[in-house]
This record gives sequence, C-alpha cells and structure tokens, in this order.
Amino acid sequence: MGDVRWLDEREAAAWRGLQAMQMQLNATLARELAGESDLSYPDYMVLVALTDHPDGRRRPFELGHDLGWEKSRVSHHVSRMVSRGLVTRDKCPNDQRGSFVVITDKGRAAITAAAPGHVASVRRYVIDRLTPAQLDALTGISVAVVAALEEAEAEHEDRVGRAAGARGNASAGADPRGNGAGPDRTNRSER
Amino acid sequence: MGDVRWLDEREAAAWRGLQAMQMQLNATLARELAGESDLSYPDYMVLVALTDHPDGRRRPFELGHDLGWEKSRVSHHVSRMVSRGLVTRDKCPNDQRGSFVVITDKGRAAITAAAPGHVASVRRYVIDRLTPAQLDALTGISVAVVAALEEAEAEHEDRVGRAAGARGNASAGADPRGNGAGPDRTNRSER
DNA sequence: CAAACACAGATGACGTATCAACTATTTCCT
DNA sequence: AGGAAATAGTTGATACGTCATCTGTGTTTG
Repeated sequence: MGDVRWLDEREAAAWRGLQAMQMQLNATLARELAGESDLSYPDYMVLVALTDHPDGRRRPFELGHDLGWEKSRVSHHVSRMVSRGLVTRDKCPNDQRGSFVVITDKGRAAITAAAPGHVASVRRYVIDRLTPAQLDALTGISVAVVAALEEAEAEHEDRVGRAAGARGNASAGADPRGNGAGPDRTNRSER
Repeated sequence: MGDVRWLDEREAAAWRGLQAMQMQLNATLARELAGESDLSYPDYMVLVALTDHPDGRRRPFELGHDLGWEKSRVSHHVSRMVSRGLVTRDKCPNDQRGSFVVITDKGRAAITAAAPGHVASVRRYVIDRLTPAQLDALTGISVAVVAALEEAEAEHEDRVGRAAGARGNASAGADPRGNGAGPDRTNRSER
C-alpha cells in the first residue's frame, strides 16, 4: 500500500493549468473589481445573492447556502458590510433565533455600478477567450469535479456527520433551488 | 457605451461551473491536507518549490516567481514557517540585500509525509474523474485564460508600470524556467 | 411535559492575503 | 565617480476565512 500514483505529463499539465488559472484569475478579477468599485469580491457575491430576490432580504443561513459559505463566514462578512452601510440586519418575526440581511440603497447602487465592469472582466479573461466547445467542456469538467466533491462529502456525512455532535454546515447538500444556478449578476439585468 | 453584454445560458453555465469548482475544490484540498499533515496548502506549495531544487534553497524573490506570489506574501509566509521550524533564513553572500529560504529536515519530513495524500486527493477529485479528452480540454482552457491575463498584465505595464514609481511585483513576466512547469509535487518522486 | 437534541447565529482566536510604506543594497547612466 | 532608479526584502494595517465555542431558540421524543 505504499506506492503512489504520481501524475503523468498529461495529467500534470492539466493540474498545473487549473491551478495557475484559478490563482491568477481570482487575483485579477478581485483587483479589477476593487479598483473600479469599492466592493470586494465577497461583497459583490453577497449583494448579488441579495438582489437575486425581489425584496433584497435573505436569512443568513440561506445566504450561506446560496454562496457555499459556512455560517461563520457569512456572519463575519455581513458584519463588515453592515459597518460600511451596504446591508443591514433585521429581526425575523417567525423565528426568534434568526435575522434577515437586507440590502440598502447604497448597496444597490454599488452593485448596479459594479456589475457591468465585472461582467466585462469575466468576458475579457474567460468567456470571450474560449470557443463554444471549450465553454461546454468547461461546464462538463466542473460538473464532474463538483460531483466528486459532493459524493465525498456525502460519504463523510454518513461515516461521521450524523453521529455525535451536530456540525452545522452549509454547502454540502443539494441545491435548494431547482437548478444549480448560483448567484452571479453576469446574466441578468439588475432588478 | 451604456449597454452590457450579459452572459447567455451556455456562458453562464460555464462560468458558474468554474466558480463552483474552484471554491469547493480549494476548500476540500486545503481541508484534507490540513487534516492529514500539519501543513496548510500554502506551506505545501512553498515546500514543494524548495524541494524542486536539489539544495532546498531558494531566494525569496525566486519563490515568489515560482509560486506567483507577491514579495510581501512570501515574506510573511516564510516568517510563519520559520517560526514553526519548517524552513530557515540564510544570509546571501553575493547580494547583501538578499537572503535564502532553506528547507529544514522537519520541512522535508513534512512534505514527504504529506505528498502522497495530496496527490491522492487531486486524483480523487479531479484527475481520475476526467477523461483524457477532458484533461486536454482543461489544459487548453487554462492556457487560453492565462494568456489573456498575461496580455492584460503586459498592457498594463506598458501604460502605467514602467513610468513612475517602481512597483516591485512577481507573477507578471514570463516563466524564468524553460517550460511553464510550476512546482507541484504531484508528478515526481521526492528528491 | 421535560430532557435531549438540532438549528440559527455571533464571537474570539488565529492563519492567510493584499496594500502601502519603508530600509538597505545594487545597478545604471552619464 | 556619483546621483537616480531599480531591486530585495521587511513591516504594519486591514480584510478575509476557518475553527472551536457559546448563546439562545425551536423541535423531538420518551
């Protein structure tokens, strides 16, 4: 059981490429967004998730679900955004434990101003650089990898999760909405 | 100049997929690595970059170059690793400004222990889930996107960079080594 | 119904990443 | 030679992410 299957050249090229693409792409998108808009990338994601719903209100756990963030990340980030006036927290009438995160006018203005530039960046560095065949290939690859990750997560739940000690998590289970469409503000006009 | 080209369904599917894959994959790989090895993902990358060279010594700026990190990130991270005994800093005889980052025995032991598990994770979630055609497609996609990012970076240098104020950076220019092979410790046995 | 449990969320500690200075050398250029 | 500029690296401030822990509230179930 000691020997390892290292990657061959073809495999290594793909893996290196994915890593390089990820790191550089994220860095560039974040930098451009910040440069043009006073919003960080996480800010942007939260605001998009909020504006994906007509009332601009969302429970924190729903937000975590939408974004694949764990609850503590949501809480910390929302706090930072509250302090900058992009969102507020509201009481939840039904559930005394809960709250709502609500987008403010300032938040709406910020996302409306930032979205076009962000979509342009995504096009410039990714979408417009790929052929339709490559776009579809990318979708297929993502689906395969995400499926692998979710299978593993499910196994892990079976072995450990539902036994002792509740482990409040998000991001694991199936998408609560019908399709797998995450928030993005890249394919809809703003509300 | 006011209207925005939002993403159509095919484009949005690819973009959403890429985002989901990136976030979940990184989180899972980092978590598994940390769980099995006392190394964070950045630690792992630094140690691989060091062991990619026979003497296990590397100038910080070279490290930044290898990894696509900016100098301050290298400096901060190396400091943390020094404090945990994974690497040390050495004086550089040629250049009085410079130094060397040197892997310690403890660092070597850690990377040797961690590498097989990490490669297994990469196989489990990515490589073994994709067909050879998908691997090649992924490589092609990465190359296209990275090329776009580097073109933009080059333009930016032209417009702003080489004018006023030195902006010491890494990650921009061409790969200093012959091929584009970044460090990885996924396709070589350890030294 | 009460004890056990699950859930929503906040918080503190810590590691990580970026930016903007800042110091100390080297290199370049005339 | 000598000053300007580029380079190597550090540092401090701040934002971001995760983990473990804690509180309070709902939900189950004996």
